[in-house]
Amino acid sequence: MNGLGESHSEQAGRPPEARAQGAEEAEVGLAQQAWTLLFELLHTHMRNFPALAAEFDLSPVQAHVLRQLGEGALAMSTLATYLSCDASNVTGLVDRLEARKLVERRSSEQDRRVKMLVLTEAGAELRGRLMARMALPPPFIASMPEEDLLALGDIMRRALKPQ
Amino acid sequence: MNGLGESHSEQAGRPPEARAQGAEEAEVGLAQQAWTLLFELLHTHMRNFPALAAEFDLSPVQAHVLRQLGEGALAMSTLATYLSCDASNVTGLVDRLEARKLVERRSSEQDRRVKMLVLTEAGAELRGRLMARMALPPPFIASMPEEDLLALGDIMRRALKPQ
DNA sequence: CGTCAAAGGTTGAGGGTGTCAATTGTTTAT
DNA sequence: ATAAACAATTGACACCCTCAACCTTTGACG
Repeated sequence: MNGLGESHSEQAGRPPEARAQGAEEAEVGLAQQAWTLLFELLHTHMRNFPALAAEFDLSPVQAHVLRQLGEGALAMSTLATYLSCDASNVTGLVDRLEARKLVERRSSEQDRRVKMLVLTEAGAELRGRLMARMALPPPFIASMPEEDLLALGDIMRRALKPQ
Repeated sequence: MNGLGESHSEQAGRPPEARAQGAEEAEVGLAQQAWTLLFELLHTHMRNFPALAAEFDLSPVQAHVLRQLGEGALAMSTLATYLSCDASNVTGLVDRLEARKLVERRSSEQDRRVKMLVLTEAGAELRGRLMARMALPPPFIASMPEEDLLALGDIMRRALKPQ
């Protein structure tokens, strides 16, 4: 349907594990294959993230910000790092969220340069609903057989552990 | 590290498959767990897609457009559907790509309302390099053991097949 | 055949997202 | 005490995105 995932998955199928000596090269192929498939699915799904955010009258980025503002307060520069964007961008972002009373700036005691971000009552409540909504698995996950779900969960946990 | 994935994976671990009668409810839990982990990893990785696109002097969306313009020509409205955005947005998008001689509008013979998009020589060349770059698996994939890669590939292929 | 609704694409207004360069205020090192 | 580094902001500029309005072409129907 798109060009890359198709041709690869059709033509290559799965490299025969018969020749086990070239483990290095085979691994690269496997990784690329798995990654291309994952990427495909991911991009397909991420396409409706804006719509999901819109359910809460949020832009995608605003949803992302609320997501990061989990527990404690966060410095604006820290948020910029998390979003991997310029600090000047965060200013406007927070301006709009603060205008909607979802977030508060409060100056830090220790360092009067930094401003800490905290969720308001309304912000925390909205974040709760947002997170619950995001946790709803999309169809391609929801319709997986149980064993695949278990395997997928295990693999992902392993991938998260070291890094 | 983020709030959701952590608490769930730590506290719940994995629901015991001992009580097998409540298969419905258990499945929901598993799906949500796997999805949350996947979502975590995904969003973490997608964060540097803009940087990847920038390696080719493209915005993220422009990269996405080039990606869709794989083989044949595409009507603008079709592209809008693929991008799940408004048609008027595509106009500007294509304007900028056309200004850079990566894409051409050409009126359809059958229906003079529609304009078909085709890659120029330069556009196809750039797309080739872009696709190759995108296929490079990120660290969290590249460092997976072979068996996980195989399992992941199989699961993803199954997930893509029906839908 | 003439009319009219529907579809493809464009335009203009308006707002969010993002970068860079320059500025202000604060901290830290020398 | 002075200079360098840092946090946040501002202004200029470009891109992404939606909506409503518009124009042209098409296809259907009386």
